[in-house]
Amino acid sequence: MSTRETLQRHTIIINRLRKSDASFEEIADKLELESELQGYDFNISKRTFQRDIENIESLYGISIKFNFSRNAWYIEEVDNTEANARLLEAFDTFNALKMTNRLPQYIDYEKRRPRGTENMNGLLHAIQNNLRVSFTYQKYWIDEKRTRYVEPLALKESINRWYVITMDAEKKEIRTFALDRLSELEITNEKFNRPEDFDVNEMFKYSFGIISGVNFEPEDVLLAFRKPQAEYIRSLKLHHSQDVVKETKEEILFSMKLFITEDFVQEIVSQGSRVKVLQPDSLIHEVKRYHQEAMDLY
DNA sequence: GGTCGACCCTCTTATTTAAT
DNA sequence: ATTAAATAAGAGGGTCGACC
Repeated sequence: MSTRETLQRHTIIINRLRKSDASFEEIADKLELESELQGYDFNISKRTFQRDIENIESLYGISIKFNFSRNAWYIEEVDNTEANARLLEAFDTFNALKMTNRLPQYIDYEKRRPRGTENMNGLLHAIQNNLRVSFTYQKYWIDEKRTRYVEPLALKESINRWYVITMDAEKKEIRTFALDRLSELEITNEKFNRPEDFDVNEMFKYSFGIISGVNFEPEDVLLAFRKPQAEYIRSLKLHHSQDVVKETKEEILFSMKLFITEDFVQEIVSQGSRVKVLQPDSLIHEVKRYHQEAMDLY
């Protein structure tokens, strides 16, 4: 039994249970069906299934439980589902690629810049064990490399980029670094004390992107999106505080509370005429200024 | 050396049966 | 009719041998 088969089996089981609760029989049926479809043998015994459940729990952090009254297995919901979804997504992609590597000419990969994810393992290890790290960092607007010596606290993803949130050992300030501009990562043996009040979710609660607003106050924003773009925004939220206030035939009114940072303004501007800012005035002026400057070019 | 299935016993929960 | 006990069904989990 190859690792690949096992991993794929895990995904099949998880996806099956994502769809609906199922008894062991039903899961076995699904695995049999997938075996035929994919040309592998996913059929397993009850004992192996149990071991799979344990493995899925430890690998993905998804706990699968059994409900006696309904005679069904189900996924127990946990709060940090984003992380799990991401992991599963990664495994899905991985599996999809594995499946199709016999016919690569049918897939046109997006040429992506390296995302610096190769440093993730090391950083995660350092974060978990409170170990100081050093690395060289390339600022992207100037051609300058500097060696940084910091205490890593958390990883954060924002708009397809990964960042590490750190505490500057000397200045005692929070600093964020993009993983794709970070190299020569070294993990030291020096332990540091993790600030007890640090909570990455709390820190970025009102942030649009990676800029955490230590010097800002969050503002209530009201946006009117035209349909059909509004539907897109509804399904792919701009910010997690986003709520639908009102919906009409032509548009949807969204409210959200966040720091109005440059990247957020840029996002609104890039939506062009599909969105109208209703609140606050500062954002309205800012967006108007951008569009006016663009108009002045012609 | 790790994975899987067979076997076996225990544990949990639901349902049925018996006793009050 | 209510409660307690027996039974059934299926998970939980340890061990061992077969197989890569």
